[in-house]
Amino acid sequence: MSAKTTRDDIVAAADQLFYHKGFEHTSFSHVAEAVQISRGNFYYHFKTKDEILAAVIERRLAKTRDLLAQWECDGETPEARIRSFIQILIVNRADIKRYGCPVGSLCTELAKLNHVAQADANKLFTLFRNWLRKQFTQLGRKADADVLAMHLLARSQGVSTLANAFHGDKFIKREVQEMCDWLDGCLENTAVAS
Amino acid sequence: MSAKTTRDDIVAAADQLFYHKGFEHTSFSHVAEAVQISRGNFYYHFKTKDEILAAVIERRLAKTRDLLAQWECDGETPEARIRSFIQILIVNRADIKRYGCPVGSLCTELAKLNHVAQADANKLFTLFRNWLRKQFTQLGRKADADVLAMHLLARSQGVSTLANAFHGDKFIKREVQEMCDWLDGCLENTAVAS
DNA sequence: CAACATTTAGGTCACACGTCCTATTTTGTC
DNA sequence: GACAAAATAGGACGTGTGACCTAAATGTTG
Repeated sequence: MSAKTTRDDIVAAADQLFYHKGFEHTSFSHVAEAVQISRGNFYYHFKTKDEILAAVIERRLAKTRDLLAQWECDGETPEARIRSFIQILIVNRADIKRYGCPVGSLCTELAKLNHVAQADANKLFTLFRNWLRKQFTQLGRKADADVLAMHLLARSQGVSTLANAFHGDKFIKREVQEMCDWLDGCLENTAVAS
Repeated sequence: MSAKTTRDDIVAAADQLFYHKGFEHTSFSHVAEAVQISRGNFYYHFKTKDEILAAVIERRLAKTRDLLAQWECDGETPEARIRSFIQILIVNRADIKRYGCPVGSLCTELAKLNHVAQADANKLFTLFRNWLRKQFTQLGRKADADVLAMHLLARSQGVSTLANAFHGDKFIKREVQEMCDWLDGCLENTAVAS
C-alpha cells in the first residue's frame, strides 16, 4: 500500500480520460491538467504514453478482478452472480450511454491502431469470459460453459454499443430483462438434462 | 452519373482507411498516398477533414441502402431477408475479425470525439434498424417489430466486437447459427399467436 | 545542518497534422 | 489555336503532440 498518490492520480485520471475521450484523443496536457501537475513532471513517472496505457490496463484488470471477486462473495448462487454481471448494464447505464463499454471501446480502438497493448486490453475480456465460464460450469453447464459465457459477453457488448448510439434507457432495461430470462432458460435446460 | 473519379477515389480510400485505422488516426497524407495524389490537391475537393467524413458517411449510407434494397429483392420471405442480414457476419468475417463492425466502430469513435457527424453516423444504424423492423412487421410481429430489430442489431454488434478481440471463426459461426435459431423461434411464436 | 535522493516545474525539440496559398498543368469551349 | 475554367502539385504556416532535458524544490537520512 505505497502512498504514491501522484502516480496513482495520473493513472486514475488517464483511465477516466481514455474512457471518455479515447486513448489517442487524450493528450498529456489533458491528463496533466486533470491531475494538476506540470506536463514535464509525469515523464518522471512514465517514460512514454504507452507506459501509461499499460498502467491503466493493469489498473482496470485489478479493479475487474476485485469486482468479480466481490460478486463471487455477494452472489449466493451462480445464477445470482451472473445476474450481477448482467446488471452492470443498468448500474453503469449513464456512463454506457455516453461513452459505451470501457472494455469494448478500448479494445476496438487499440485494434485499429495496431497497438502493442492490444493483447493486454483483451485480457479484460478474458477475465470476464473465464469468470462467466466458471459460473456456468457451477450451474451444471460444464460442456458449453464457454459458449454461454461468450454469448452473454457478446450480448452485453452489443447492448453497450447500441445504447451509446441511441441513448435508449428503455432499450437497456428491456435487453437486460431478456438476458435474465435467457439465464432462466439456461437453468431449465439444466434441470431437464439432469 | 458524373465521372468525378478523383473525388470518388478520395472518398472510397478514406472510407476504407477510416474503417481500418479509425477516423482520427487517418491523416490526409494517408489518404493522399492511397489515392496517389498530392496532399494539397484534395483541398480542392474537400475543404476540411469533416467534409470528407461527411462524404464517407453519405457514401456508406448509399451503399447500405443499396444493400438493403438488394436483400429485399433477393429474399423471397421476410425471414430469408433477415437471414441475409445475419449472414453478413459470415460474409465479412475476415474484415470483422480484423477491424470490427464499420458502423459500430465509427459511431463509437465519433461519440468519444463528441464529433458533429455523430448523428449522421448513427443514421447507418437507423437504416438497418428500420429495415429490420419492416421485415419483422411483415413477419407478423408488428407490435414488437422494433424491439426485435434492436435485439438483432445488438447481437450482431456484440459478435463483431468480440470477434474483433478474439479473432474466433467458430465463435462467429456459432452465434450466427444461434441467431438463425432465434429467428425461427420468432416464427413459431407468430404461428402460436395467430 | 549537510549531503543526498526523490519529486516537481517549465522550457525546448522535432515532428506530424490540418489548413491554406499559389504556381502549374490539364481540360473544355468557342 | 486562344482563352477561361477546372484540376493538380507542392510548399508554407501555425498548432498541438510526444518526448526529452535541466534546474529548482522537497523530502530523507546521517
